[in-house]
Amino acid sequence: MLDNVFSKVTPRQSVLPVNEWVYETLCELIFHGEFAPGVPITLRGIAEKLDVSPMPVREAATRLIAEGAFEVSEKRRISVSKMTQEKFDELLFARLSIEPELSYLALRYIDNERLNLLIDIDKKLNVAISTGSVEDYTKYNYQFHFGIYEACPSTILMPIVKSLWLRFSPFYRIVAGRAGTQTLDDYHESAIFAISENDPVALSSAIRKDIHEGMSTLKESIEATS
Amino acid sequence: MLDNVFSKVTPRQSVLPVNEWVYETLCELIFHGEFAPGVPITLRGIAEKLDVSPMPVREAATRLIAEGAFEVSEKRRISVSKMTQEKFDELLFARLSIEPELSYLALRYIDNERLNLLIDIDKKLNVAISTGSVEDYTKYNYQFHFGIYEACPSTILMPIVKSLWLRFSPFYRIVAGRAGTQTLDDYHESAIFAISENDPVALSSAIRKDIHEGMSTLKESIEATS
DNA sequence: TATTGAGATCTGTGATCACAAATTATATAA
DNA sequence: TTATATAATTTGTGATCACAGATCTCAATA
Repeated sequence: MLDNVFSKVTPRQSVLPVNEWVYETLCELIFHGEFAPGVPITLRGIAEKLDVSPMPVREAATRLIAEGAFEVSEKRRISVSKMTQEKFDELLFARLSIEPELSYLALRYIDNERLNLLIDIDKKLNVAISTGSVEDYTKYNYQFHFGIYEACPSTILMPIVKSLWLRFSPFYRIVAGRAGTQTLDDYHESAIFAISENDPVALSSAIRKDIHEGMSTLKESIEATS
Repeated sequence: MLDNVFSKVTPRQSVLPVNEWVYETLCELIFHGEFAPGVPITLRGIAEKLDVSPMPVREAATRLIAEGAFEVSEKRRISVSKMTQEKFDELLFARLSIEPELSYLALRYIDNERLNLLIDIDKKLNVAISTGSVEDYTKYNYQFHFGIYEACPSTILMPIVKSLWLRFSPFYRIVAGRAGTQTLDDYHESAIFAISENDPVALSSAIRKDIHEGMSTLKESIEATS
């Protein structure tokens, strides 16, 4: 974990409970691959970095463990979950089972404003790929997918999908550090076109292909990290 | 919540952390429908009933909230999650997406010992249905399904399925209290036959039909409870 | 009887302390 | 230098206290 990782966290809104803010902050750090899988994390360490007491960190960590983002070793050490081939296959299956359907359900809630937002995000994403910025790539790829999903008022599928993303996102950094961002390709334009055409079948198909594409990039580099 | 609910909890194994024991105990109580959805639960109340300090109850509750079994109202009151039509549809979709596949994957790990165990559970289940025991029905129905699933060494799909069951199980009691257990039918015999024939496609098909059957029984009674 | 409002109580959240187990650091011996 | 034993520190877990906001109680009022 880099020392300056915590310098860019967004300040806490006073209306938000501390544990909630810690949770969301840790989620962002995980999504951006700031924690190396398997490297121990300490409650007091996080608390000190975020300038809060250990208590809300404990609650946030308990949540993240329940969601599979963190794992606890046999000696009670906490870390971002490592990846295995078996986990990867299950993640891919779960993503393919849920996310295309979720995008299908979400389409009718996507208005023009959101469509333009997605177009804007995709532009930034392409810039990130061409400039080789892994950090921006993971950020905007997340924003693109969840920009679609979150349009749907889902209370079951959305949290599940988020928990899936929490588990594989840390590995984009590792993969990109090895292969760069040049190999990253996506079906976002197909998705955007499907949305503009109001075609839910085409949208879910684009999402399905995008998942296949993105995960196959990850798949090749799993063995080395586990 | 009945006062004597906590009288039948299994004593804590000294090797198990307290919070873990509390979590598992609460899971069992939820699965058996001992908590009425929407009725407030208090951390100190649970702690007192289980004769532990509030701290491990807090951690267990945090986990259950993360898994969707508990929900927190806008006034910060904790209760077993209520059901809505939207949630039900998402649950059904998620179950159909994952459980048949999980049973498919599990089949190759099911040996004769486990098969006999499943046969034994199904017998008890049929007794429970004919005698009208909702408590035994929910218990053995859970044991049957997870007796299959848990054979598969899954670390992603299994926790997801468990979280799905935590959300709809509380409603079996309500439904059965209205319609009795006589209307409950299942495809467990088909599943058992498929296992004995080592036919994964037939097994996943039986599980799929069983989910449809069980959930359609629940579906009719959702509106009244939300 | 019905309504109101002030006081008491209860609730989740956060802070802090205690403790055993694990880890790390340090010193001693070969 | 290397290996080993021991002391110091750090870790997650659990207990306890503090506190603000929500909830409840119940007498006073109309």
